[in-house]
Amino acid sequence: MPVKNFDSDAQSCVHAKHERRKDARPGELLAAALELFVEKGFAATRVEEVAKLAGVSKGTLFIYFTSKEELFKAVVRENISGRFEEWNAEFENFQGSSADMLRYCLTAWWEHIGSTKASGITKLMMSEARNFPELATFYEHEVIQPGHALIGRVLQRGVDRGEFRAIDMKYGVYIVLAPMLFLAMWKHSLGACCDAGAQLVPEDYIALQAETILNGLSIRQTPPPLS
Amino acid sequence: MPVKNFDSDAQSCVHAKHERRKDARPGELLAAALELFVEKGFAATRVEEVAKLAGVSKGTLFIYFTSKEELFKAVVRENISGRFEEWNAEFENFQGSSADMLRYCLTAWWEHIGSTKASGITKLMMSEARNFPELATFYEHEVIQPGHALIGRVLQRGVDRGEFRAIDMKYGVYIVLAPMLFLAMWKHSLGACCDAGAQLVPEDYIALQAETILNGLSIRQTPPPLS
DNA sequence: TACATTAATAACCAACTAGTCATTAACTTC
DNA sequence: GAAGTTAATGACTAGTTGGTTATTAATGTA
Repeated sequence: MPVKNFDSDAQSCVHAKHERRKDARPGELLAAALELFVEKGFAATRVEEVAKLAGVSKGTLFIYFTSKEELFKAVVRENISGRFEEWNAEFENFQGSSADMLRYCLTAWWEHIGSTKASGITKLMMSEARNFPELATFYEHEVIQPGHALIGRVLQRGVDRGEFRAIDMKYGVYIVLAPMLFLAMWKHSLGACCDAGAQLVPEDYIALQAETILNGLSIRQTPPPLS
Repeated sequence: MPVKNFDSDAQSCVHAKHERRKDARPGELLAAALELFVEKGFAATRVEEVAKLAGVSKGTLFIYFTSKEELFKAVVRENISGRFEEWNAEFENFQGSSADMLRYCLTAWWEHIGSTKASGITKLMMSEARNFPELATFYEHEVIQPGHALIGRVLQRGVDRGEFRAIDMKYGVYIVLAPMLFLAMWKHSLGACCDAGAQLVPEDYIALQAETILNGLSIRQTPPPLS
């Protein structure tokens, strides 16, 4: 008589066939979906692959998510939670120069987002936004707008303190955003599959960008107006 | 007896069923493919749609292009890689300052690539590179390597003439590339479908980036070594 | 143990699509 | 104008995949 518990006959960490774990399934499916969506994109990921990675059958996935699109939305919602509150608090409490503050922003972004799977969502949104306008709108409100606001305040602080030159903040935020988001895109696309970016060291990339941006934002030979 | 010419019975500009136009087909198919690939992505675009937009049947498309991937490669060759020869020649003949040269590069890129459908290819490759490694390798050889080389020479010219500060060129090219490629990505993804980037004026974006980059590359308060 | 409930499965279906090929017909040549 | 050549067609194939559902079995309860 076979003992049924402890996965006695299966490979390590593989659960029994009909094991019922209603509470755990959604999270596991979400994690599997994030992994595969980031790696292969939305369209190219097969729902059966997601289910398999989560250790369930395809039918089970459709018990918890009514469609592949709903699964996608759930993944984005799950992973774009409100870290902005924490970051905004950090902004308020920062004491040093604005140059140091900007440097800190870039390295912290790399540590908490860029180097993690979360950066894949950036690529995911850029890739699929046009095919999912509803998600794009959601992402804009949840991520883009708070992100722009935060970066804008960092730069404005530098301008107000006489550390950065005055710039049109509508476009100024992209001075910081573009190099970082490009790095995230690159890491999850061409940098992941061909020689070009294979030997690109993100920390070195960010270091050069940071110094060039700070130099670019600095006040220099612009003569004061004659007024 | 019906007269067969002048498309007498068809809608305007629609050609007859079995009209034979061997010379014109490849170009028309390439144009249709660029249009749809940029709009919907490579995987999501159906070859039959491309054929239909070009006014031929699916079978005809496969007469001129052996596979969907070959069609894509031909689109890339047609729109990007073929132009490096011309650009390299422009580089050799440029007479002004390196700052003006870089400004010219950015505005010319916008005119000839960024503002045209060709910029969609950048987004296309970023989105689908991981799923089509052969295309990624092709793109790296045909576009990325020549592109990096050209930008690298522009920057090196500035360094050699004492106009730009010395930088590690491996990462330096991204100072120029990242903001431009991000703009291309943005334009064809989130910028195309939600408020966020709707009112973003590319010329203004580029103007601010250009001045910030040039300021960032300029030689400044770094004291000379003591040697 | 008997029974009810429902999580989980796997076979199944319908729709879709890259690529093929036998057929059709437009153009060329003599 | 007849015969040969080949551009063009569209029906077809073979393989794939999102989503469904009848069935199985794990769990709770009395």
